Amino acid sequence: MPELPEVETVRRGLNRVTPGAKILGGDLLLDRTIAHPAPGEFIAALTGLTLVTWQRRGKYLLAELQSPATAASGLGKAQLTQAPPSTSYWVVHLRMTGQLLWVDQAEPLAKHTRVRLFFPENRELRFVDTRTFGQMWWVPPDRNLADIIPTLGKLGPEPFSEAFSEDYLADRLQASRRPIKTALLDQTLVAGVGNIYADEALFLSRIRPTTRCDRLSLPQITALRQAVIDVLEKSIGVGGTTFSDFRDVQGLNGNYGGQAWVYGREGEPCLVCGTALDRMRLAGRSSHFCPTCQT
DNA sequence: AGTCGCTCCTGCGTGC
DNA sequence: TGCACGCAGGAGCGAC
Repeated sequence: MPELPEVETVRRGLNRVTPGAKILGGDLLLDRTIAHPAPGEFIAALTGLTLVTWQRRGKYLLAELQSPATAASGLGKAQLTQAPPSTSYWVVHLRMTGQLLWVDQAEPLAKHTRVRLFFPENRELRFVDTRTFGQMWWVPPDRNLADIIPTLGKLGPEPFSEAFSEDYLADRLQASRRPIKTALLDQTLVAGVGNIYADEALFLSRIRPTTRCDRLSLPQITALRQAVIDVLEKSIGVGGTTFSDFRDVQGLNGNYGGQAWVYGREGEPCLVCGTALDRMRLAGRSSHFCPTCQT
């Protein structure tokens, strides 16, 4: 399931192949995928625009799009020369099962293909999403990203940024009585952590998922912050995990050589102390932990 | 305002 | 063999 490391891996893959590519057209196969504008307007809105670069914010992918140079067209010339540089954004959230694949247009369509965008030389960016939770937006040049995508505007700091400081984390956690596992999944606390890395980071910092945020000690908060950073960084470094069926833009699986410490290992021995790992339901999701190592 | 449970959806594994 | 069921989980939403 795409969390920050998988999304970052997709971003890097896209930036190797799509910059400078002009969108020639497309095909929308599932209207529900388009959150903005109206599904019927989506393909037309993107057609003719050029992909500049891909950015990431939390689990969101943001493609910067550029209109054709004013000199390139005789149409609406007067208007265009007055307009500010018209950068718009194509924003994609993979949710649970979304995949962006850079393929040849002759590639057979996967069953759950939702959106196709066509590029020169028979190339295609294809959005495949089994469970249809994935969404995409087009944000026109004169609109703010946060207005069109409110959740994007409410995201907490990036885990690798200075804003994700010990002071920030301590302040936020001390004001909350939620279980720490629940808080880690809250994208307004820190952007990009999902269920897998939340469990892994809690194991690495030896904290029980059920621990109330306001009862964490400062050393625990320090350890947790570092564990979040470490586990995400390590996974990015190896191109996303193989904990899931994640695929990069070339359709290849991640090559994470190691294994999860706790995620998906209920009943198996803790790799540190040998105790059988436990699993419980928290905030509607499975939480895996070692009853001995995590207190 | 903080917190929680429900819901969206499809495929897969399990048990009867 | 076939079927029902639980589970996977990101995040929007309504409820308390």
